[in-house]
Amino acid sequence: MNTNSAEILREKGISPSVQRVAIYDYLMTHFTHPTVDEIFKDLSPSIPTLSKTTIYNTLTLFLEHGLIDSFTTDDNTAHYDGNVQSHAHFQCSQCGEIYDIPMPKTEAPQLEGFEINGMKVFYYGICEKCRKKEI
Amino acid sequence: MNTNSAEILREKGISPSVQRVAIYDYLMTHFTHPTVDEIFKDLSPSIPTLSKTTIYNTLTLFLEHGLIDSFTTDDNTAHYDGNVQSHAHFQCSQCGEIYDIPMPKTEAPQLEGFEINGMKVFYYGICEKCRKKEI
DNA sequence: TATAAAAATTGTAATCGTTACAAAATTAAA
DNA sequence: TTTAATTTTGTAACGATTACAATTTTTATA
Repeated sequence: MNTNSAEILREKGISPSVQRVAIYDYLMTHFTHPTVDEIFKDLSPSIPTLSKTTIYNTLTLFLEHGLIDSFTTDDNTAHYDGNVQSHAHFQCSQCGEIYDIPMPKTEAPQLEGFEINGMKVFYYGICEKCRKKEI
Repeated sequence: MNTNSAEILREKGISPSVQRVAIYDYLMTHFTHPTVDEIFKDLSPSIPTLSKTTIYNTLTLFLEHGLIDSFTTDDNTAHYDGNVQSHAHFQCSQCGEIYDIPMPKTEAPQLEGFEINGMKVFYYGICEKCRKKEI
């Protein structure tokens, strides 16, 4: 458990409960774009009373404070990402794994009168592992 | 009803049933990124027996044949897009409306050993309409 | 420290989009 | 025309998420 996580939450005005710190810690050490289910499975052993509702509440709270990012894949599940630095994602169509990749440079879109606050870039294809299996 | 839609389906080896033609027609005349629910609501009056299962089946079939595209938004609903030309999307965080915008030019990502087959780009922000309301 | 108020967590039930599945209807083939 | 194959349909099941009220925990105040 990282003692620093509590401090970061406190700075954002979020009181650092055991659950919140655990979830924040988890996302700061598992850059695997976990789902709520995965977080629940991994944290349940150490916090037996943990409920999924708390995880949902907490993640929404973190999102509102910009502490984390999220995205939804085509199988209708939300994934959470402790890495809030600009980056893109690659999802393998075969194994489903999601990789972090550098955000490509793009010119700003010309949208007269629109205010742009964010951008999500997703690549699809076959990852190296799966391509090697194919041979 | 566009008589040409049936022909396009036939070319892809898809037998052009009333339902399929109607759904394909719908997507070729409504570039509003509709959900299954919206398609259902709009087509039900003219095809009273239409079921949502058929819409799901049909859209999956069209996707497999590359006739349409789809994407999932953060509210966990799939949107379908009859425009298969390369383009990006902008979603207004206020009203939720999804706009088509030109795909920005990007350099190909350097992913040694990966095969890239597609790319989805999503911008977020406030659309012109909503910005004018804010004043 | 005791007590009251506020905040956070929990479990259950409800919701919503989607999928599974088997029966019925339609279409194509023999 | 009869049979087989395809398509559609309705219902039920499923899985992720949200609503909500009851507990529990924390914080503030006396």
